[in-house]
Amino acid sequence: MTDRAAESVNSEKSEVGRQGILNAAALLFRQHGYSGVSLRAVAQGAGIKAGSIYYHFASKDEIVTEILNAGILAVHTEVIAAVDALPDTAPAATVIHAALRGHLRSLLEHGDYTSANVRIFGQVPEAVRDANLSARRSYETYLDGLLSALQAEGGLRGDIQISRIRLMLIGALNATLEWFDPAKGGVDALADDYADILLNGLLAQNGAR
Amino acid sequence: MTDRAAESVNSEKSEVGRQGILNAAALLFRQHGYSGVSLRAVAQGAGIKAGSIYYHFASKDEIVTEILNAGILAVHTEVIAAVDALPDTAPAATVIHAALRGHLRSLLEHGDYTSANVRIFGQVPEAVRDANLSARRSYETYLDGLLSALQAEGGLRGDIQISRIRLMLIGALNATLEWFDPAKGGVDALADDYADILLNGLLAQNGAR
DNA sequence: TGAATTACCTAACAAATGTTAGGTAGGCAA
DNA sequence: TTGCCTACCTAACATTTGTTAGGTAATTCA
Repeated sequence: MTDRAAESVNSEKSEVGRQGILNAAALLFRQHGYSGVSLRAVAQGAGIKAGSIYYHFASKDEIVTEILNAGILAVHTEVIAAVDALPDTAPAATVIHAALRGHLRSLLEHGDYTSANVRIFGQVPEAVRDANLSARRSYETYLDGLLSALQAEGGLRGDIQISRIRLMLIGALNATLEWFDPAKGGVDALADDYADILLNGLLAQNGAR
Repeated sequence: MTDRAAESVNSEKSEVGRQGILNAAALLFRQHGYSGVSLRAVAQGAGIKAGSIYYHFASKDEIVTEILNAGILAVHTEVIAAVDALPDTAPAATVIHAALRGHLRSLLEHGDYTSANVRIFGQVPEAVRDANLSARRSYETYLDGLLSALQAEGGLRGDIQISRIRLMLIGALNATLEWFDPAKGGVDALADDYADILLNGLLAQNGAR
């Protein structure tokens, strides 16, 4: 690594602290994966020395655990806010669209923590993964509730399992992380297309936008 | 690591060879990511000692490169076979369904190489990634050709970019790797659902299966 | 028979890893 | 002033990493 890309992130105050370490770590984890990031790299990114990390954290896994949980909490919160901003009378298509856009915004715009979660969850030691399961389940349960309410109202098809719809939805959204380039078109336009396809399908005979 | 899970994979012949190393490495990479797998672990998985790997390969990256290319080639080949087995008169929905099922089968059934590719492509050194780009582009070009032919026939909607459809499709399919459990329902049933949703959408007013 | 080749092994190397022990400068309270 | 606390630093540790050099047993070929 000719790592010129890891200068101090902190400048405002001379104090880096817990949050400075987490911010630097989240950015690096998202880029290089779990085993690909050393604590020395995290320290350099935060603007401190490696040993100093242990003043704030007991281990690398403690850092990762905190980042994973913050990542899920961030999407969950943003999606709830997006959905709650709608009137109760909003049709299924509108609700799905809003939720989906909230998820994508959290992932692709304000999202080192969320994107780090998506990227490294599968590579992390089992104990760390387990510590993230509760937050994940909470978000999944929320989405399932949303989807089944829409299904009960008659807005969504009833012939496909809710959990399968949710898995497909989250999977398709998270996968955008691998190729999305904010310079080549906005997140909201992406959300429009994804909602359109997922709601109306790809066949020509179904309604266009 | 209390690694009990890494016994010799080879039993037939007393020769491990290039292929034995690749097989063991693909399995491990898919499970633990790129930096998460040491050459000593690969060697143990293959049933040889670490130093012996260098008789067949010049570096870890050479192994990874070969696995990545084999992974793309495997899906590409399987999807082509699935589509070519259809009559020329097959409607768009049938073609998409077959391609999608082929991709999922390669990923979830015969697929240590393909799934290793999906899992570690984003974590690998840039030089290794570059060495895989040509194979990737070839598969992408094939899919784009397929989709635009269907669009030209009037089977698929024309108001959404082909590349966006392809990215969404591949993304949604590859994401199944993270949660799919072959013990809990077959790959083909999964393919049916995914094709159904992608073609007809989730809204109640669109046609059911 | 003997020479060469193949497919492995052993043992070591420098570098990088997570982690720990002990030190230090600055701020705050008494 | 003294003493404590906070937020860092330095220097080292044991282990693991990719990689290399040199050796060996079995097979193939002349």
